[in-house]
Formats: sequence, C-alpha cells, structure tokens
Amino acid sequence: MPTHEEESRSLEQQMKSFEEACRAADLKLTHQRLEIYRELARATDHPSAEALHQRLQQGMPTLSLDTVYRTLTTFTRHHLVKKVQTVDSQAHYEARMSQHHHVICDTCKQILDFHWPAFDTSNIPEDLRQWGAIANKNVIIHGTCRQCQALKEEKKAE
Amino acid sequence: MPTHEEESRSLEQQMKSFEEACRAADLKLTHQRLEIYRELARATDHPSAEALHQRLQQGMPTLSLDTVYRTLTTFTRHHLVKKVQTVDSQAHYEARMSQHHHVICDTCKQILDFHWPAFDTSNIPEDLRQWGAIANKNVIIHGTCRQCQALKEEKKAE
DNA sequence: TTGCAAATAAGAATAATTCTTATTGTGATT
DNA sequence: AATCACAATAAGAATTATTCTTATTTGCAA
Repeated sequence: MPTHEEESRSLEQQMKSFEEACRAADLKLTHQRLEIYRELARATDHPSAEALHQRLQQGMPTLSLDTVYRTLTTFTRHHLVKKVQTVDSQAHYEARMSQHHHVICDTCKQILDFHWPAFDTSNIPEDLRQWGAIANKNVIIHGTCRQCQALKEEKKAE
Repeated sequence: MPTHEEESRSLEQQMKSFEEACRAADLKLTHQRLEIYRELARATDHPSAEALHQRLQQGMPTLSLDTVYRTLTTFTRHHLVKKVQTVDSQAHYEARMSQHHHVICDTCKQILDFHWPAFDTSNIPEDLRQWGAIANKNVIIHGTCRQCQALKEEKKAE
C-alpha cells in the first residue's frame, strides 16, 4: 500500500508522462485538459463526464460540461484514457438466453455472438470470491472485422 | 445448419415456450408483446429498440416506440430477453490504461477493477481467429456486491 | 358480457451527448 | 516580448435515447 506521499508523487509522474504524450500527439496543453486528466487520474471510481465536471467546477467555475465531454473523447481517441467497455450509447437486445459472448467491430458496430465453453467453466480470480453474488461473467472483444479491415486497406492504397 | 423449415418450426416452438413463460409470470399475451418477441427471436443481429420498432411498423403502423421500450424492459426483467451487457446509459471513464477487468454491482452501479492474468494470456476460441483484428478482450462480471446483498437481506427480514 | 387491472398510444419530458458559433489561449515565429 | 494562426473553449441550442403522463383500449377472469 503506497503512502500518501508516494501516491501524490506517482500522480505527478503520471502528469509528466501525460504532458509528454500530449506534446507527442500535438495536443495543446490547456489548463482544462490538465485538470480534467488530473482529476480522472486521481479518481478511484470510474466517473462519468458529468461527475468529473461537478468535481472540477469547485476550482474552475466556468468549465463547461461540453469541454469535459470533448476532452474525454479526445483523450480516448489518443489512448490517454479509457472508456469503460460499452457497446455504444444505444442499448441492444437479444432473445438468445444461453451463455455466450460478444465480439464488436468498433468500425461498423456489428455485434456477433460466440461461444467459449472453456471460459464459462473457468474459475474467477481468488480475490473476487469475497466481492458478492455473481450473476454472470461475460467476455467482450473489441476490434475491427474483416470487411472493415479490407475497406481501410483500400483507403490507404488510394 | 438448419433448413428453412426447421428454423421456422423452432421459432414457433420458441413462441410457444415464450407464451407459457408469460402466463407463468402473469404477463398478458398482447399482440404487441407477441410480435415484439417474435421479431427479436427472428433477428440474427442485436437490434436496438428503435430498430425493432422500425421493422415492426411495416405490419403494425400504430405500434409506439414507447411500447417497444417498455416491453423490452419488461421482458428483460422477467429474463425472457437479454440486454447486451452495458454499464448503463452513461459512459464511464478511467485513466488506468493497463489491462484489467470490471465487476459491476447491478444494484448500486459501482464499478470495481480486477486483474485476471490467466484470462489475459488465454487464447481466444479457434473460430474467432478469422473474424478480424482484435484490439482487446475484456471480462465484465455483473452481480450484487456484499453491501447491497446485506441491504437486501435486511429488507427481506422486515 | 361485464368489469377491472394491466397494457398501450401519443406526445410531453428528461437525460446524455453533440453541434454551432463567437471568443479565447497555446505555442510557434519572429 | 509582440504577433499570429489555428486549435480549444464557453454558452447555449440541437439531437438522440429513453422515460413519464394521461387518456384510451384490451386481455382475461368471473
């Protein structure tokens, strides 16, 4: 368990490498971006844009919610932060009730089912046993499907 | 691979057990519910409420989008259909970029990180190798955390 | 067949996110 | 240090996904 001092030192280190990554990606180092990143890096929960905005507004009363959204999207695009895996904003349904998993193409958004019996019968990590009552465990794979890969190759060739 | 005939027969069977499940759950067998379920059972993609509504409107011009939403929610509550796993409608972010997974309490919505190296190093099923380029594979576990379990026990005891 | 609770349609309301536009600020160049 | 180009921001309007309100209809039990 890191002491308070160690924690904040590592936060500062994280800020340093964040700044470097921004420069490498040609992202301007604005006050907003630095604060939004710092707040997220400090967070132990998984805050929504709204939650971050509220936390930051104490110190930056003019910060707009839109900036938080835009900035998080930018960060995500540059792999500086992660969006917790969701399909997308729309809910999707299925009638198939048997155990299965999903592969999602991040380009065309198509969702495909697959089976993975070896996973289904595997045991969850020891430290999760204490967590509570588990209803189900599922795998979500993200990537680019064949067709979209091909389309991207074509574009590159142009 | 089932023939067309077999497929539609099994759809009819599925409809039969659906009707039975509705009766068991005291859900009235309305035209709308039957058609919404049939359309979803027939679908090979994972349609949104909006998509289902559009498909059904051909034959049922007065069907409201709200009914589709409400009905899907009802079905989900009764485990007659599944909502493809999402955290909830709001997007959630994190600055931790290292490989990890999430447990989500369906009651309090808290998201917790956990590690599962054995999963991370496992190989995906054979038939997925052809699918495309995989960017990442993650586990999402849903359930009820300790605290929420305890609260539910209390309520039951009252 | 009648009655009543449950379900629906229609449209208003809300929540989450994105867009538009005018203004500001970063960082490169002098 | 002053200037400049353009990226980034703030504010509020607009969009999208979903839920709520209310009046009407319908399934089904008696």
